[in-house]
Amino acid sequence: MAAVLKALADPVRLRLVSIIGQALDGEVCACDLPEAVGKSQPTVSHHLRQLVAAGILDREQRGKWAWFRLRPDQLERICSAISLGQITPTA
Amino acid sequence: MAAVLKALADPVRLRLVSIIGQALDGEVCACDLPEAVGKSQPTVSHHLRQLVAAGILDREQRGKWAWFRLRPDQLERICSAISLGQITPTA
DNA sequence: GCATCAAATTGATAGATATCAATATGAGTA
DNA sequence: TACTCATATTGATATCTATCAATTTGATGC
Repeated sequence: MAAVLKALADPVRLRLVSIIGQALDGEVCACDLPEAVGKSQPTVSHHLRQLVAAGILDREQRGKWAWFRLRPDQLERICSAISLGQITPTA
Repeated sequence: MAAVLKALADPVRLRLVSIIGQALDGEVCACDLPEAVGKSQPTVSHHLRQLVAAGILDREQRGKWAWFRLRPDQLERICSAISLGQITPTA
């Protein structure tokens, strides 16, 4: 639980999640993200990796490009854990 | 928003929030917390300070003791920001 | 004022992390 | 195979943070 929150608790990663979550078709190509957040390509790759590892994003390779989309179930898990007071650091 | 999440995104602070949230009368004396989380008094004080600064806890001095309670409105703010996709790093 | 106890602050240190330049990987294409 | 381009990884560095020992602050009671 702390690990998932930690993945969200970064300004750049929040922007990435926000951008991907607001995309019209629900997914965004990695190629657009460095410019969108004003960070270098390795830095963005690093953050995307963490979001995927935390289960917040799904990654799909299509041709040369990598596409990312939200996993709403994971966001809901966070939300319900917080709102129900079920915050358990061991989970 | 990132700052509030960051305050939550630590195992010790999650335990503190959990312990305080589950207290029968909704509040806990700081004096009980170092033993409860297995950390030194300065370390716990450091974490409590961050949680108060983030608006997640309220602190009340009563005599020699400091009592802490949750601020559910702040937790709800986090939850709704996540679930509504209103994650905005500038907020 | 003085002693006592709870909590906060300071100082120091070890470990984590965000960042970018440089390089490697891997998929498409000719 | 060789070339190109998108993405990932490596390496290095600077900043941040969690932690505790030592000290200070602050409130209570004598």
